[in-house]
Amino acid sequence: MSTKDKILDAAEIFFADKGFNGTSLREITSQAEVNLAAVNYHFGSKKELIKAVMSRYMNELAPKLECSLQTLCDSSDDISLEEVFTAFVQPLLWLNEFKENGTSTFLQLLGRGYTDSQGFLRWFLTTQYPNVISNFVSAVKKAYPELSAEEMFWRLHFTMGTVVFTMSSSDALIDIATNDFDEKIDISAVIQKVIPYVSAGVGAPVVNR
Amino acid sequence: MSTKDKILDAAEIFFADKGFNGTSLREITSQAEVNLAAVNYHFGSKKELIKAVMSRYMNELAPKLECSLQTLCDSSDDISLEEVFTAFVQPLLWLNEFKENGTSTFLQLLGRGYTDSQGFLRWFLTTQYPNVISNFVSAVKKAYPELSAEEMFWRLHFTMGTVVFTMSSSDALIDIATNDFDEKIDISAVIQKVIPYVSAGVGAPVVNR
DNA sequence: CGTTATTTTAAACGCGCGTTTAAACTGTGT
DNA sequence: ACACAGTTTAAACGCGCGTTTAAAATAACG
Repeated sequence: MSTKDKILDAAEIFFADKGFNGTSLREITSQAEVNLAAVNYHFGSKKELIKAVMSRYMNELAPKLECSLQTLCDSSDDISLEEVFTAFVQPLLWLNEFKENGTSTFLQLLGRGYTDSQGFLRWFLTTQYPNVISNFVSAVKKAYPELSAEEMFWRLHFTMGTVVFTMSSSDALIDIATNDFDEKIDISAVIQKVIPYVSAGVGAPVVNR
Repeated sequence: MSTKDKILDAAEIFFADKGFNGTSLREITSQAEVNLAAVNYHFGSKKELIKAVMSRYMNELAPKLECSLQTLCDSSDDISLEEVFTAFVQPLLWLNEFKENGTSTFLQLLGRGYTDSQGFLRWFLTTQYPNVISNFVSAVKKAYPELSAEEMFWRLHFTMGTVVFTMSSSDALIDIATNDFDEKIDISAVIQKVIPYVSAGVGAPVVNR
């Protein structure tokens, strides 16, 4: 396995667990059993390493996600919000085939990226993968046409918050839930639980003002 | 104004804006125009300063919040989830009387505390202010008795995520929204927008499994 | 006033960080 | 065997961090 891949594999674990700012290159390189300077040799800087970690997942996910949303939009003239959010499930769970614990790791990374480092990841996603976002907005618009652009903006951010926050601490939450309620919970179960929540949230009646 | 208060006032602004880890004591003390060593003299450590900043708000908020939820629970046998979440509005907005931009600052601090520093704030809130949480859970249970304890656990965490994530980046979001849609948006307007969302989310029908 | 106690101050400490350097090592083609 | 590009290595650099120190300034009080 190449040094580059060893670094990426070690980095994503630490980044997901402790955030980008909270992880040092020394932690990463000693876990990966490579020299400290290898990061700057192969990636140029820590910031570029972060981008590379995110890109590896996004390049897997983005086409599948675009396709899934597109297929849903083309399938019928009458789609529900539940269907829109359910369209995320299969592409996300496929990340578990791509890498062990891929789904959970990616969602945690997403959460870290949004709260660490002053919204740099928001820029990264919107500029590097705009099709995912536009396909998603189209699907929501088709499922709930009465929603104004402004309400849509806010509710999608609320949804982002729900998902990203939940996932960035999903390990801790799953621990608590598994102890307190004797039901087997994994990342897939959490996704199944969050879909009715965000569907109802986005689909909430528009208030008169 | 005492040195302690000058430090607290400067610290909360930076903490809310850039997170706890992202703010240095040198930034705080030079903004507050006090000596660097004053933080450790008056508070003991940076961690204790963080607690002091949070406590100043929580000590204002907690009794009002408990009272508001209690009053709602006692008012009727049939309360709605919208009413439960609306019970937060007045106490939260009162923080604007307590300090300029108090509401916004506090909610951003809450968001920072949940994502920075490995859930230390979760411990802080649950151990220092347990009554707020238990009153809230009681109110939700009364408004939606069919919700199992486990679903309640998850949906309350989803709600926490929605609120905390939104608020921790509310300044940026309000900027975007104000530019893109010509409607006057402030923290109070964001709170009004989030209530239907979280009410519908928590109130989503329970799925059979 | 004089003597404590409290607060403020400038300077330094030790540490871990991301990054850079230059030498050593590795493999490949001729 | 040689030269050379690519890679790995140990060591160091400069910086900013939270914290500590000890002296100076200020306040409190009999």
